[in-house]
Amino acid sequence: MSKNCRFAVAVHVCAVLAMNEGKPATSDEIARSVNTNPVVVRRILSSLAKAGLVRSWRGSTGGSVLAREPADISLRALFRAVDDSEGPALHNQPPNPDCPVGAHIVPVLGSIIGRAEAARESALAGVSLADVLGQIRSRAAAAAA
Amino acid sequence: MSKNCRFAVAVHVCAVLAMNEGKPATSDEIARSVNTNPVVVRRILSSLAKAGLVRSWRGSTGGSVLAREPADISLRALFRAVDDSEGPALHNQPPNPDCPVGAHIVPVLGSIIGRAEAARESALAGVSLADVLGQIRSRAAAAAA
DNA sequence: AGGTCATGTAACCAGATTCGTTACACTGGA
DNA sequence: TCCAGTGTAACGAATCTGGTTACATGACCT
Repeated sequence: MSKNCRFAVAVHVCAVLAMNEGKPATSDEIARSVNTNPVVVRRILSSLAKAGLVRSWRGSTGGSVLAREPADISLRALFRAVDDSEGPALHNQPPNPDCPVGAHIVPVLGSIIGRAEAARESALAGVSLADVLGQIRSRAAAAAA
Repeated sequence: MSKNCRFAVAVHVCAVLAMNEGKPATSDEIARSVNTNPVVVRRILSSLAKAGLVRSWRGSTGGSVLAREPADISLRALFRAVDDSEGPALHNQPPNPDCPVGAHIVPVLGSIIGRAEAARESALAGVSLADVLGQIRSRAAAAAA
């Protein structure tokens, strides 16, 4: 249990919801596909709901569905919904202000890291959930042949 | 002590070495600028040395210097030297192969995440240690005025 | 030769974060 | 009313983080 796999789970969850085409899926069904605990799925769903990406209902006919079309959900939106601060961090102790480097490196590095994170998110912005579904479907078709 | 700040420390360390212009700097001097323990600095220096970015000497006149010109050291090289696997991870449990999503999502997501990481590293590749030094120097000059 | 200083690394610690699990309150429908 | 499902809190084990101590190794200097 080392690294953060919430993004992977979020994409997986949404892919399952998209496959369901409007029929509510329970956290238990989704958890079986992801191979994890239903509570883990519900935690992800809760984050996704706060971001307006899914809708859930309680009760015996409850479950979750996508709140938008798969083509209108970018992986960046999923990423932001579940991973609130990825990537390399800055100093956790402020550096020595008496050294010219220590006095000025933090804002410099901050902007560089910010641009790098933006580049990563742009790459994710170019991929939609519909794209992921398409790739999954074509792989499934290839495997069936 | 939450997130990984080795990259920030690595850039800071190299900036200090570059400021020293060939004169060996001891881990103790560098640690004072970074505001951390000398052993932490030596750990970073050890990774950087394995990547061929710095050279160190023992003994009473020992210390470390850059192995290349600052303009020839990209932040991507520093990043790769100290952060061997950043970013969002895939499933840590393999998903259910009986579900069409679970059966095919891993390679699909893997290639998407790979492209996103490549985009981030490309952004870092466009910045050299010399660029960082230039920004630090101009900020220092502005602060002195 | 001996002393001193600095590197290199192992070992250990506390704090934080991860996900999995249990537990339980709440809710909606049959 | 019962039941199936969500929502969330709480806890635990595994892992990773940087800080610290300790010590062997090596290089210079007198």
